[in-house]
Amino acid sequence: MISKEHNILFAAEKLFSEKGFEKTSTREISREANVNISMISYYFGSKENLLVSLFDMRMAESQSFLDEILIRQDINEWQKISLIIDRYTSRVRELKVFYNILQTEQLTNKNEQIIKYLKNSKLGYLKVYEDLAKQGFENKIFKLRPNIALLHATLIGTMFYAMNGLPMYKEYYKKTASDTTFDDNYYAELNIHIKQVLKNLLGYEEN
Amino acid sequence: MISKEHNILFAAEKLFSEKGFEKTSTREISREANVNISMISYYFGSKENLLVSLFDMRMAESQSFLDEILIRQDINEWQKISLIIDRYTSRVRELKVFYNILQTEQLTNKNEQIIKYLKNSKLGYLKVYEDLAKQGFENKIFKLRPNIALLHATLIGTMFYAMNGLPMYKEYYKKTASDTTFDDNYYAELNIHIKQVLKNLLGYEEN
Amino acid sequence: MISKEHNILFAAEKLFSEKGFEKTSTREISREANVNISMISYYFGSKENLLVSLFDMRMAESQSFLDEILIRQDINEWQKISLIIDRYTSRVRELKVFYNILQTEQLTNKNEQIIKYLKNSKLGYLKVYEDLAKQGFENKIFKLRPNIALLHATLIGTMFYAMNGLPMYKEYYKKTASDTTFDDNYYAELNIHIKQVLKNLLGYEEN
Amino acid sequence: MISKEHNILFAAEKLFSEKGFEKTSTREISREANVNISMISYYFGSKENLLVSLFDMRMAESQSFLDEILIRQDINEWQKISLIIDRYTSRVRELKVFYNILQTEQLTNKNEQIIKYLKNSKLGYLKVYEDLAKQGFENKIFKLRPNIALLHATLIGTMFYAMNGLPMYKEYYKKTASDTTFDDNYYAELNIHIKQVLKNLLGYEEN
DNA sequence: CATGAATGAGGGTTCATTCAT
DNA sequence: GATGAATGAACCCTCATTCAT
Repeated sequence: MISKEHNILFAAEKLFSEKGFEKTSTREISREANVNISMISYYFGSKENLLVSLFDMRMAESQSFLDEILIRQDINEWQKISLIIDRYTSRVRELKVFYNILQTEQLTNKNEQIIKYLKNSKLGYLKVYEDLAKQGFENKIFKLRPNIALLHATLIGTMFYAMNGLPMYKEYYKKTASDTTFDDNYYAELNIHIKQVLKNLLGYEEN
Repeated sequence: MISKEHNILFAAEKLFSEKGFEKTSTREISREANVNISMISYYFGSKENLLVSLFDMRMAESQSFLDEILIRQDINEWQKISLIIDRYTSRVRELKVFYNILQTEQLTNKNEQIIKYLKNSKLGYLKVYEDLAKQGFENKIFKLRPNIALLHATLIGTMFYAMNGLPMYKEYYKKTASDTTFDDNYYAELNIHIKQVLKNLLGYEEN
Repeated sequence: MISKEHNILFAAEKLFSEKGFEKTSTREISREANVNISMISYYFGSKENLLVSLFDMRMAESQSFLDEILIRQDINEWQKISLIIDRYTSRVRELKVFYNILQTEQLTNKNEQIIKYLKNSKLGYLKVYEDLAKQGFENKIFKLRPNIALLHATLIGTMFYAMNGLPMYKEYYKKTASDTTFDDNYYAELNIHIKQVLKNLLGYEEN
Repeated sequence: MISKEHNILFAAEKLFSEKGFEKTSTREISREANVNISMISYYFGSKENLLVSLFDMRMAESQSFLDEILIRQDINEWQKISLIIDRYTSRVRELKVFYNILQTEQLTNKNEQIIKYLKNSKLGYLKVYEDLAKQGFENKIFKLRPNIALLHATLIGTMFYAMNGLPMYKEYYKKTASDTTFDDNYYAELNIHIKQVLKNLLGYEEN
């Protein structure tokens, strides 16, 4: 049996994503999670802190996967970048709901803890790209040395914007929301697209 | 003297951008706009409709500029795309406050009217890119025929993500918030970056 | 027609006296005052501030009466003290409900504004007694120079304790709560008693 | 090791005195007493009953001391009254915290048990004073037969009002809260003052 | 046409207490 | 006997909106 604490967390994630943090009431969360309303304060202290706890959980999950890739000796810099994109794409797709919240918070939230998470996450990625781009350039794999901040903006921006646009896209092509084959193709194309853009920016040419 | 109606509209735009739609109360708007609180319902019917009115105003402003560019006969397809990017970049920078709201609404809002605006806007751009890409390809200016939806995602996604990231970026480089020279350079670099990415995607080569 | 603002104030005074500030809910006040619950925040900002507003009103009322007595030239120091006791006794009896709140707040409240009121009120009385005692002594009306703080403690303490004890006293003598003749006698005796105690302390002898 | 039951009782006494009964939550009490929150209901049944238990303890302590004085044959009526004042003053000072609660409850509480305690206590004192005043008058020690209820009001009222006023008094004279020498003098003066007032009321003259 | 007093619903949170373990 | 997770009621307050003037 899943604990009440987790029920609340998942119910909140769902509702925050659907309606936004402010529009979601603690009463709705408690209803969705099938717990008494006062359990939210009991476990998390406040609605605000429930959001932070959600970030705690999700950000902790994604903590390690960068390092795992970086330490590998069996693949070159481009393969590492390629792997990061693969992992990030699938993670974003899998946790669409959470990343929707993350984007909203990035735009409006003033919560210190969350800002810290977002900042650390971003700086972590920038550092990784910086190192890989530099090494790849030194190893003659990459011919160009692009602005890393803008490269990152393009990578993340494309992914998020494409993800957000999918429902409208499906509606436009009259696909049902549950058509996962369409989604599979869409994300596959997106993945290839992003890699192509990055290849161009880094001056990487497949042999 | 600017009308009370406009005062409310501009006050709302500012506050919605700073705090989000939900967190902004009609009381605050009325205070910021120096009008009585009931004026909001009086002029706009509801807080919800005030947001729609804001979109009415801003979207109407940006309606025409695409057409102006498209009908020009003196420039080629790349130059047209280049011009669109220039205009859009400067508009987004100028109306940062509004586009912050737009992004948030894109993520959470269920307001039909606003969804319609966003959809129309997006489809309009897609149509334009589609036509320009096709013509450019036929005219041998572009060598490639990329997925337009993803090209647009990259264009808009990069621009928004880069725009949102600017404050953090400035903080990182210990620049003051009012340092507009830094901003000028940043947006200039962004502009070049986006154009480079599009050149690559379209297979455009400067002679 | 009495204003809603005043209705709330009087309802609050009654309930705070009967049940204490904490035990009185804003719902009860609104019910007693026949106004919507949100009017309390509307007019007074908060429940806390409603209490302060009550003190504002009552303390403002009692501001002046000391001065009126002091400036009189037609009566001597003892007569002035005697008059102060008369006025204060009748005021405390009349505003029994408010002075009940005042005593409670004196014991527990941490509200700055109220503490300030109580302090100022007390210091005002001490100053008056000090001056009258000194002048009366110089004018050979009083033979003794007692500790003024303790004299005040006896005066106020006796009055409040006697006032608080009246219901139990009446119950003990099997009087109905509405028997005002009993009250009249009680307060008359109390008045004489207090004056006698003060005469003794000041060394005043009626000729 | 002191029992958890006592820990709760003492923690409650402290907090009730500082913040009032209503403003003190069971959570705070449990935290202060270092016990689980449910222990309060477990041991005392309810928060209300915890207060009653506190009165049980403190009132039981003060039960006997009156009798001890009364049965003494070696001292006269005035000396007995004098002794009662001494004992009561030192007890009130020692249990300042409890007597603060007692005063507050006297003003607001509707708890039957507590009302009974207060009534019994008061009637006990009145009976004692009545007897001593009568005997002393018959024995020609006292020349006057004052209203005993008002005499008691003056005695208790002065003591409580003076006690409550001490912190403000010290602040006024810029003494630190921990200056016990000041307190010693203050209570000594208070003791003498009360005795003087009673001497006057009873018509007692030291030989 | 414009106002501001007034509304009722709902917000997040805290409360004393209970009950399965 | 002792625990702490869990409860539901009630708390004060703010909200967007209305309506008599």
